[in-house]
Amino acid sequence: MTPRLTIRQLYQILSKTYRQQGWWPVSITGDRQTGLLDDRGYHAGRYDFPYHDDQKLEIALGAILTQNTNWNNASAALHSLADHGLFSLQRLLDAKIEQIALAIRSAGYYNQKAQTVKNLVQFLNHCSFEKLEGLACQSARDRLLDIRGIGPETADSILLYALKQPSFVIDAYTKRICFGIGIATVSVSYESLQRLFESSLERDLVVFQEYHALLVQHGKHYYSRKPHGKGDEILCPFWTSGKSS
DNA sequence: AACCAGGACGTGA
DNA sequence: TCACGTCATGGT
Repeated sequence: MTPRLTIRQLYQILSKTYRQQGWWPVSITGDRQTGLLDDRGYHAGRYDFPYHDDQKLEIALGAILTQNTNWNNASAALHSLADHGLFSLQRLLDAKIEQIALAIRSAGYYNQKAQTVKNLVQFLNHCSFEKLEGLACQSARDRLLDIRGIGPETADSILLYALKQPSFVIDAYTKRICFGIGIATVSVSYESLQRLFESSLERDLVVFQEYHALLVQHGKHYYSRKPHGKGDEILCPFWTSGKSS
């Protein structure tokens, strides 16, 4: 049960193994002409890129749409929203749930997610991004968690990537990887694993953003729910499967 | 052709 | 608190 790596060591290895991730992608409202975003909306190191409200909204919508869903399907739903002329706070406020559901069909769980999107925009209508950014990180988090359909991971994703507040995002890959290297149990709670990461790292926005994205990147390769491991031991020097040595 | 994906919520122990 | 069922499309 002795950990093979610390949280800090894992970050060092991941950032050496993979290229800079540049999350969160902003591909609909992204301003590609500036050259700060690539063709899929990922920024190349511009962590301080000042987002407009519609870009923050895109990130928040993406965070909802990708819940338990691969990014391809979520991204298609974002484009579909734009194609249906629903890609703005006001249009989403005016739209019926059924219209939204139809537009985001490709993301799956479209009825639930349409309701969550509605809840989000109604919240944003009386509590703007600007107000939200004026709050302390923990208060803003609580406000987001009050929105039905937005749980801890979605709230933290919005905080970290749209509002640029250092709140560490925990996801299924993060849990599996931490279990794999022996620093957490399989059933570790969201909050406790988050506390572990946040207490092991400097509270740094860039580190938090990159680390989570790197964990997802690494998880996609080696920590799929059904272990399928592409036996590449150079890219993955700290193999998975919690078998004790 | 099953299985999986960048979760959240309601319910009943 | 926790274990489990439900929600659903599209790629492999």
